[in-house]
Amino acid sequence: MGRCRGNAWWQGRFRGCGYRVTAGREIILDALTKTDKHLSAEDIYLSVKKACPGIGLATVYRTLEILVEMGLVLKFDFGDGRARYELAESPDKRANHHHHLICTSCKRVIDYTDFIEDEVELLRKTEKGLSAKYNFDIKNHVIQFYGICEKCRRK
Amino acid sequence: MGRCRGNAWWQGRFRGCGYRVTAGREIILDALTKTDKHLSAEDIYLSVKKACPGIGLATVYRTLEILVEMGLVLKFDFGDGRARYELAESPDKRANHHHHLICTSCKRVIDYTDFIEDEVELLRKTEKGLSAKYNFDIKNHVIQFYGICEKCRRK
DNA sequence: CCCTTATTGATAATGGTTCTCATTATCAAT
DNA sequence: ATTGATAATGAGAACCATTATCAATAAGGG
Repeated sequence: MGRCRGNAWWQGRFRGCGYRVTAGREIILDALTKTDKHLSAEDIYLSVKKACPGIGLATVYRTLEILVEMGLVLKFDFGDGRARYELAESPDKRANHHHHLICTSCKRVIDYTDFIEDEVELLRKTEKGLSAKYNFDIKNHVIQFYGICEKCRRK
Repeated sequence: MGRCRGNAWWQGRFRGCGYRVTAGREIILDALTKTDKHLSAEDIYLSVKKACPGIGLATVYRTLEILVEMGLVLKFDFGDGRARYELAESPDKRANHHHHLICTSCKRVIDYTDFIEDEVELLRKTEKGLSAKYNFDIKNHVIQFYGICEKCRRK
């Protein structure tokens, strides 16, 4: 995995948190970096298995847990019984801030970035107010709209 | 259950959707009406069992599924492995619109209503825009802030 | 190179949720 | 009030995403 120059920044963060840098962790983070889809743990497992056949599903779960805890990855629930993971914003990958539009009928998810500027502005204010009032250290937020998508509406 | 005069409105909605009104459904909706907590299916099961000992857990799940689908109840995931349910706004119970502040460490949830006016205003606009652009029929939304609560920070 | 210890893979266990099916209850039509 | 079609129920098994276990392995400081 010598080709991963751009990964130095998170390797430092890993070691800074007392975690070791392993091939499995590198390749899992790689898989998340190379997609804009909402992958489940199993999606990631299958994807990673191609380059690293020996990897186990438990390692994927364990790594994801760490990544979420470190704030590198966001974990979502779209209501289909399994968690989904997405790379959070990073030095490598900026301006990907978005929210989700979820069809409760077919579970399809649309990422939208429209109106994000206004939302972000309001959320910043809200976050600040809430942090102060409740003494909460806010790390991130989730906004999701639920409804019925175009296809499902036509039925 | 003759005392439940105020429930006439949802009984009509039930039948309008082709569902039958049963004692179990009444008492489950009752339990949700009488609390402002975030109950899990099992919480509701145990609570309802007191007044209706014969009720089964599966019935609770089935009823909740219907209530969520009808939009009477909202289903949340706070990251502790079980779904939580809350009565949505209703003719009986207005002005309870709120969002959640979730501690990722101890899973404590704080309801907040601060800044709700601004949020609601922005969301209304966003919702409108998204509906038009993606041809989505938006039913509701979720806003959640994740972070570390006061108690957990002190450790 | 060694030693401590975190990490791993395989697999069993867990636990929330859903499914199955025979029985019961609802309610529109009679 | 009675009936009949069928939706709803309770008990428990099944399902399946996620976690825990544990012996073997690998990371990385010394």
